[in-house]
Amino acid sequence: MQKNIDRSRENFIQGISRISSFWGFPKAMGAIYGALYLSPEPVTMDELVSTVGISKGAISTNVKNLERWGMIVRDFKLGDRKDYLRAEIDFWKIIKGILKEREKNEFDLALKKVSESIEMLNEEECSAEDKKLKNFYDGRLEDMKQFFDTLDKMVGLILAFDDLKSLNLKKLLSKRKLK
Amino acid sequence: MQKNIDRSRENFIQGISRISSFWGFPKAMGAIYGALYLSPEPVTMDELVSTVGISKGAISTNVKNLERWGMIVRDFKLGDRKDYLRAEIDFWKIIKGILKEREKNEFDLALKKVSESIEMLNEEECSAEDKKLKNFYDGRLEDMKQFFDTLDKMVGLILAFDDLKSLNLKKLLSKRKLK
DNA sequence: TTAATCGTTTAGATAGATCTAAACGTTAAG
DNA sequence: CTTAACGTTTAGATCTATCTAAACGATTAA
Repeated sequence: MQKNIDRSRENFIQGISRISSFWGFPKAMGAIYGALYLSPEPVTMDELVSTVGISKGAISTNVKNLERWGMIVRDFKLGDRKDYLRAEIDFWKIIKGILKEREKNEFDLALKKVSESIEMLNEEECSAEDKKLKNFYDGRLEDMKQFFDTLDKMVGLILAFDDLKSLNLKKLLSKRKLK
Repeated sequence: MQKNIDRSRENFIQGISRISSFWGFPKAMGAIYGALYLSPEPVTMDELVSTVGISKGAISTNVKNLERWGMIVRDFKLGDRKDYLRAEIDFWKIIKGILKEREKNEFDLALKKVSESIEMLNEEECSAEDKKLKNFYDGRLEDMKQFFDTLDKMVGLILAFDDLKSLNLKKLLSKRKLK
């Protein structure tokens, strides 16, 4: 019969897999992170193959991606060709990294695309009949541009903190009343 | 030759489609929202078929989902069986709705899953040799639980604002220095 | 040199999500 | 009652992401 400690572990890994899938990542990616998160010692890829139950190739790919998101770290040992993997356990640090690399780029790109559309709109004179529509487009596009711009600034501001934990909204907001 | 106003429109819709895809939604969903966002008048589904270039069935499905996310609104007219669609243009409102329905549920679920794992861990006595590992699991699981808990509170706090625009982080933070 | 052990890459298989086309149920008009 | 105009649902096609299995290159050991 299975031990509680193992059931607990599997339940946890299943949960992480679900979250991973929800956020648009492969389930296996979550499972790998979960397995590493509950390992007292660094883990090799071959161990993950048997633990997580997917092929070596898939492990390799997912590990590489997890590394890119700053969710795991790869350690090396001299005279040992194995890679030793361990989970990054500072979640705020992970969020920060993701905001910086993944979302930030997308925000920038979105912002750029809208700005670009605005420019296109103004490149050339248009007929009188289009004037009204053009103004409408212009208003909506500017609205969205401003939204992305604000979002961008917010992210930038959040990133300015060395430690996200210090961004304690609750404490912050209890002190002031905003209109 | 194509007018600038149309090129601008297409460029914009393409951009929104990209964002949509990036966040794990269908491209078509973004395209539909983009088309509605740049329409001065409410739009019918049949119009979307020709504008966006996908089948009526796909329009129907995507429109329903957009509606669920609070990104578009469906209007009805008496004595007219057509549905009139328009974009929700208050982005903060949209974010709030998504946080409330989609993410909130996921956070709760994640939190619950971790708590559940912790309970499992403590259900029964374990052998002395497992004691150390159990304590390790317990520590990590509690860490994660606390993280989700904080996240949950943050979301709750954000939702407490009637208008997200009033949550002006920049202004807020400039007034105080946090340790 | 040969064999074994790594992580990575790739070709093809598989699965899941999304699309199309068509059938459907409903409502209003003729 | 019949027909037309809607939005919705569904069966099957298609497309994309991910997986497996196998080949690969590199490194160490024998």
